[in-house]
Amino acid sequence: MVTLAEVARQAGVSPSTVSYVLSRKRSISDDTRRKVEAAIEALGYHPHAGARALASNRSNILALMVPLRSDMYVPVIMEIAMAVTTEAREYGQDVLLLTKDEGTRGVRRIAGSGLADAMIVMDVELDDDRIPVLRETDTPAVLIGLPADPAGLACVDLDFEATGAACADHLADLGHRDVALIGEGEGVYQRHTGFAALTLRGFQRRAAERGLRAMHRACEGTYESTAGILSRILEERPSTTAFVVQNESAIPPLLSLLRLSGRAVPEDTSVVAICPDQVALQSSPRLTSVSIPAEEMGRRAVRMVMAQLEGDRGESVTLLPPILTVRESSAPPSAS
Amino acid sequence: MVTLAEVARQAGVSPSTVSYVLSRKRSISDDTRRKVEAAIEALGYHPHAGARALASNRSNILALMVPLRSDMYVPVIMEIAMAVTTEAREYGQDVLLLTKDEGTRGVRRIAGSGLADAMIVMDVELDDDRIPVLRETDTPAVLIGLPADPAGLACVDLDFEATGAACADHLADLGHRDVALIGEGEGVYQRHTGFAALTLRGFQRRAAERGLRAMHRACEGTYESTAGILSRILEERPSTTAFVVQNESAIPPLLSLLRLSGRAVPEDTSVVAICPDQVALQSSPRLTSVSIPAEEMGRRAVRMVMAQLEGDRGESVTLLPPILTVRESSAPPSAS
DNA sequence: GTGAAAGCGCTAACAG
DNA sequence: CTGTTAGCGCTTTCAC
Repeated sequence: MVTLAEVARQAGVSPSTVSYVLSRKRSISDDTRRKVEAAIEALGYHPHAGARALASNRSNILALMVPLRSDMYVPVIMEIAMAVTTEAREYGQDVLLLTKDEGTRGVRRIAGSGLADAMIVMDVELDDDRIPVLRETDTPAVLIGLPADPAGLACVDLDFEATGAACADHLADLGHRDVALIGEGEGVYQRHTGFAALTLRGFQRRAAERGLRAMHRACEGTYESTAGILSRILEERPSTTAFVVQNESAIPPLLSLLRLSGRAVPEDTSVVAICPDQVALQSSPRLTSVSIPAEEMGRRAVRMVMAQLEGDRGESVTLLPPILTVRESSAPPSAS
Repeated sequence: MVTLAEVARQAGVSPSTVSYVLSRKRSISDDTRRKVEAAIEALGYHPHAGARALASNRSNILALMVPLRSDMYVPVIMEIAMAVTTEAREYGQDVLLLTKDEGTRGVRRIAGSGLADAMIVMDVELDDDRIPVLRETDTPAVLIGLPADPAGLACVDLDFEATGAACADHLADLGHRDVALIGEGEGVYQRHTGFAALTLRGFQRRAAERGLRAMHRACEGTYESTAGILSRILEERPSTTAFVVQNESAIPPLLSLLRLSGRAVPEDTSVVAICPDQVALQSSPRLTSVSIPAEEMGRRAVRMVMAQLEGDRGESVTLLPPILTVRESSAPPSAS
């Protein structure tokens, strides 16, 4: 372990000087700066994280709490986590991975130990028990997701209500009259995760406003459940000409089933997905979709949390506007 | 911030006593232990991570280096990461998330700063440039994956060569004669990631030994590429009656295409996948598969790294034996 | 523009 | 079984 003191000796300056060239908190002559930097380079010096945390009361670590096993689509979680990690490095911060199952104890542990300077919390439930703990703590925090009562907290999320509405609008614009939303699994609605319910509400309201007849069915995403739901929908309302899919796992089965039943997409049936762009682009045909801005949410969360570390009050709700991209899976309903 | 000193005062004992009840490094009378624990509880004390790291030279953090964007299947990466995190907590360790793109600089930074006690490295390439750095460092490390030269390092991985062989065996046992391996994308083979090449080798050798005619095609996993590869295989060798799929993304398209072309699985065509159990179980029909033991690898990696922190030499290669589970997608070839 | 020195909160000898 | 105390390596006044 090479220490700051050794660097100082090697450079022929005092320890505090070395500290200051590192922190840029006071001006240093070009000459000494160079000497110090040379010494750092030569010795391969890296400041001891613990010592720094102790003296400065800043760990330069952000805690990220992710779902251990959730109904959320795994690639989205991963993309958010990677975006958070990448963006955090831009601020010189590292990321500590916590699992949601540590729950409030995890939050208390982090806040109490100074292990992290701030927290980013994913997979937020409407009435999440971590929220009160976060509120009473003075550790800056940002939620990715929207709880029932966001008062006193900072949140980022896709505007799912607007997302549902955008899907209804697009299909109404194309001239569809009977549409169906294939949603997330039952569990997602029951666990009171906000996004699924919000999407549904936005979809139904806008559908009503636009004079569409809208159905909704929860879907677990397996081949079997998708098949069952599809056939039930088509039985109950054979005039259905368009589907909105929210559960990413249901996309491959749905496309496969439509093909099998001889319904061409988009000629006979339109499909609009709510999914990451990558999924929409990998499917065949490429899907018209509202993209889940996973990377954007991750980056924003970091920026928001860093702003709080700079003194920002940290009470804000950022809802990212949905972006619907028209691709090959949606078209006007066939004249038949 | 409540400190150990405050706890000591509240409990009417000396700071070191508090420290020792926490570390259990010397025996404490039941009476004092109770008083201390009560004080800790009452004050909501959590040891300061930085201070502890500085004084003990142990951060209680494990660094986990994950691929930022890889050709690896995302859910597998995620499952490993979650298993590592969960198992680490069993040892009182937290997990720091690093991205592979930090490369050797990342490794040096962590080793030099004492931020983590040890490293777990994923997405290892055959000739990974992080390996020499890991070797010269005295930071314990475990690779998840198998490099060309594992000398002096600890590694865990699925035994992919045996995996390829197991697939060939299963199909040979069923009586198939013409089989094809639908592999990973070109990039995976070119980046010199070991697992794809090993699987192929194991498959080809065993196929030859068992008198099978084996084909192999790389596959990007999109619907189009899968369609192209499938039709080329069936054109070049129409007698092909079984497929082994290594690229998880190719599974849904493959099943969909087989259905479309009227080939029933498993009556006309057998499919064996190399994928997490969950994927095999979600497909229809449920797939005969060799499971990717993501959780097992993550847990093992943690145990191995912890053993090194206890003094283990840390030179070992653990190859987990493949487990092939027969489900509904494989059967003897039709008599035709 | 630079140095000296006092902690930050904890661990681990050493002493009893 | 318990207490005293000297650091761990860094940041940050205070002083020049």
